[in-house]
Amino acid sequence: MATGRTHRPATRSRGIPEATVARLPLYLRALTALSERSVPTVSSEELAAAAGVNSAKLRKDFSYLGSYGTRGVGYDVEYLVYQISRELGLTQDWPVVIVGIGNLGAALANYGGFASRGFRVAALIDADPAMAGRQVAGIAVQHSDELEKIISDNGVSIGVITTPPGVAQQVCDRLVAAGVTSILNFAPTVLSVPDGVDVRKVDLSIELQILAFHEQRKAGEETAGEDAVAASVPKETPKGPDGDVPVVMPA
Amino acid sequence: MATGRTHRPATRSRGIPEATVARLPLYLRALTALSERSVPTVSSEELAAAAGVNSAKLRKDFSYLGSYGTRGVGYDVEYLVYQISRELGLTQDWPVVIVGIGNLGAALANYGGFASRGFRVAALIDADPAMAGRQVAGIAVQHSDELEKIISDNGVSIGVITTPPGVAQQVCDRLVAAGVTSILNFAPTVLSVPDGVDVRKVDLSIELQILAFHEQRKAGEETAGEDAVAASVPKETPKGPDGDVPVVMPA
DNA sequence: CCCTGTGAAAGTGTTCACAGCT
DNA sequence: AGCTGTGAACACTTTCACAGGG
Repeated sequence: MATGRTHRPATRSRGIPEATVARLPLYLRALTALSERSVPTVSSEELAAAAGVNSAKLRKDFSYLGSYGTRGVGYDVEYLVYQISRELGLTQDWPVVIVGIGNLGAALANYGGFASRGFRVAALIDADPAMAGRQVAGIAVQHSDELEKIISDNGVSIGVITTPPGVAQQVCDRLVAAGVTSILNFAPTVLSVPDGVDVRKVDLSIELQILAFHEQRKAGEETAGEDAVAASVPKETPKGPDGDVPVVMPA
Repeated sequence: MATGRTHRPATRSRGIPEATVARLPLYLRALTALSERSVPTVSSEELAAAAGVNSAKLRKDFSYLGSYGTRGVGYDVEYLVYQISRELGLTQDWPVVIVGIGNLGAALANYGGFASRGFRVAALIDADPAMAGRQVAGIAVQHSDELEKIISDNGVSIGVITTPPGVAQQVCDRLVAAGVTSILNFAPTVLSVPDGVDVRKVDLSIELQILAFHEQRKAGEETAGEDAVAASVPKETPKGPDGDVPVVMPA
């Protein structure tokens, strides 16, 4: 996804669509809640509602995993929890390192849904010597000099980057060189990685900007006129850096 | 998106595709960096590389906004920054409230990319009376009793939820009732909202689970055998809650 | 009769490749 | 000659609607 040319002849596998993979954790969460309430079976309709999707999509998604339901009845909750967990690779536990123990790194270290569900915070790493030794979420922060050793000693293959953007790429390079092949990046930077390494990005300000876009549309539709000022900006006659194009965005 | 029936006859507007909207902030960030380095123009190829997409996609995206480039030359950086900012609604500033000032809420309050780019943290709100009055990121935390008043006094239309999952829905309901129409939800819960309210979700554990899925695939391909145990689990002969289906996921 | 599983249709998004402007 | 803007082809995703097992 991130960088990759397709490489292997279609990545083998029963090819579960990416969109489906992205929803499996959602189903798993809903199923886990049902399981805790000792609900034995659930219909596609009910489960879909709990997961916030529609039932046709859910059934299609499950059809990629196999035929795990019973017609006329629904799905066995425990069995489905197991199947999805296995499909997602959560039957094994994944040691994870978090690099950059600022506010956000600390928040993640403390995040409960992290420690459960197959993930274990193997180490917290920070470049600030003053942080080293401090306890965060019951784990001692280690200095980044130790990064390579920590990765290989613990067999870590997943890294989380919560550093300032300026150092994210170099942290990423070190993680990858040490053997990490999956990265969750919270720094607002485009990371470049070699083939075979997956990067997922979480970007707070991008999410807000997308909301702002839709918010603006709503406002424009109601008043339907205020917006017209912007809309009537000459679409042709572009260019004009020689003058007064108002540049927004101070910093 | 979240709940919505389509409502208005195709949402009017020049209908910029959702996928394009999601990339505009990426382009904007890359362009802002170029602008800071006083680069006057940029080609689709260069900008695409900086934003981590391919150039055909970028050109297609920009074509939905209008014809802002010059053939044979490229795009004027300042002009494009302005056009994208306007399109995203960032030429106005958006007051935002953050509800739930734990680790994550504090991280967001301190997040720089938040305060710039048109967003202003209008208030931090927490249900814990002990938090009220404390300063976080230079802003005094207010008690949630004040929520409705804060929303209406500041004309807030965007809310960020960083509460524990158990209270997320009720916080959401109060935000919506008070006039918020866009919500960024960090709590691992499916929020239900009335039509016309947008919800975007950021879920840390889901991202990790998606990474684990791909990570598992990589491991399976290399060893190509270990994985076969799982793969040979009888696809037919499902069901069997009467016995030994190993249930993963302790709590 | 109920609810799953799935082909087929419809809708979105991405990539190609080149016409057309500067 | 170079680079944008865009139709047309392709790929992926969602939705529909119903066949078919329990």
